[in-house]
Amino acid sequence: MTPEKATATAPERGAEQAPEAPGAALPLRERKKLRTRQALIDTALELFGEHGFDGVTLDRLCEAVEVSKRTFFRAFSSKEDVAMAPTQDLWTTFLEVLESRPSDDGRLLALLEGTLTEAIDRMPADGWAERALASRRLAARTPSMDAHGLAFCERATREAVSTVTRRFALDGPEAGAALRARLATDMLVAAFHQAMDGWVAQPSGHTRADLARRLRTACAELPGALAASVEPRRA
Amino acid sequence: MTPEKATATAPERGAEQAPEAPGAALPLRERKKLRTRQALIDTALELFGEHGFDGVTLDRLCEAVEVSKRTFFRAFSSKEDVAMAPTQDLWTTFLEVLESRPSDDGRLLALLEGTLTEAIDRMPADGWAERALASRRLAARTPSMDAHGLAFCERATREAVSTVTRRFALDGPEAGAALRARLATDMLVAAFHQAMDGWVAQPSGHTRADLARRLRTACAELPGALAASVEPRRA
DNA sequence: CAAGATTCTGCCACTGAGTGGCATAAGCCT
DNA sequence: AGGCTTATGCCACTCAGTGGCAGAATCTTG
Repeated sequence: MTPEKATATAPERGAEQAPEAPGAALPLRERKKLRTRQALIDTALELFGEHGFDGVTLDRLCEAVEVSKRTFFRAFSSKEDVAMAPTQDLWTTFLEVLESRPSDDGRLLALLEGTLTEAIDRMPADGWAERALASRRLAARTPSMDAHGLAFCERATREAVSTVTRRFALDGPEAGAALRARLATDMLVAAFHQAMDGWVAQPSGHTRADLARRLRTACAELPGALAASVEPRRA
Repeated sequence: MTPEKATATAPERGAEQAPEAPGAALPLRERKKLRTRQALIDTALELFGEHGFDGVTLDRLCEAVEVSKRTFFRAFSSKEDVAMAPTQDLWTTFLEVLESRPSDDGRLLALLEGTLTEAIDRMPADGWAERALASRRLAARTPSMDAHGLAFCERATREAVSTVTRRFALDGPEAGAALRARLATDMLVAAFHQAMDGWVAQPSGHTRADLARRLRTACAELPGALAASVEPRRA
């Protein structure tokens, strides 16, 4: 029994789970675990936002949630981890969607962009955007959080490439196929980061739909970025 | 007096420094510092390679180099830092070259690729390739090192974009110019990572020229990656 | 070359992240 | 309801990283 993938234990109990309330029909134990997890995330983002990431010790956070430090580390792998949870959820969902997506033909980047758009759409409507915003704002001024986020992104990228090459065949010479798949995924990630940066910087209107719109814009700029020319600036 | 940029203190003493021996004519104090720094890097890569990153404590490393832990942290900002020094040197040089490069017209990505190629060429001929290889092999099996490397890359990317937009004007609509510059730089970084991965994986012949060649190959695949099409694989 | 001003180094004590072990309590399965 | 499984709390521990201070090494100036 692997308690890691909480959602993966649900299928056993038939099709009673509503799409809008994931984990509503889980065993009590799992629900409690998820509740503590969510409480840790919310409280962490609140405290970190107020006193800064380094200004809050784990002891203080655990005391606020009334949980032992040992329990914290069973839910999260590091202090950075809890603060990056919103982004991690997004990429995890991205991989799930990519795995179960109907097999279209077409441009790989369009496929990836569509997959990420749907993942954004699947994020919980209540509060994900706010949590993601708080998390990213915090990461912008906390190097270790930024590093942690990039590392997770990297792992997700690797898995995505693995899934793509397993499920799809790329056109062109077989030799560079894996290389192209990887580069294309990196392009999506780069576009997403740009979208996120702009989204975080805007003063208001932080909705998921708006983030998806920015992702489309950034992806549309990719060909222009590849071909862009420069000329010396006359100062 | 800022002792951070060791090479920046040299210009005061005229043009006596040979291009092949950087820092050969520095004050004794600086030379000693550089020697300790290099000893720490070499010993660290050796010990980490043998016992793994987590298998070597800083106390052990410092004992081996006969230096106090306090001194270690004056030379490096973290345990990961010392092991990622070769990559850091490369990106630092990349930024220097980018800053002082003659203002060509042409494609931005070609400019960036040329700049990175020259930075690779400027790496010390004695041992850089070996150190870089050891460092990357280590990073591949040490998540915290990987994260640290990515974070440094990210900072370098930001600085590169800043330099590019300051020194050059991009064609196309002004609105998305910064966006395109950033995306183009990210593409270079993605290509470089691919080049590095392939270079590290090859069984022998780890020369700087070979790395540069792989960078060219990866960059050449970028348009293909952008346009690549997929079709479902019939299993 | 000597003496004074700088700056680096080593030592010590300390905070805080992260881990392992074990007793206990809570949820789970007949 | 009673045994089984699994999460939790508590304790002690290791190790990365920091601040302070005394002393040594290097640089500078007369």
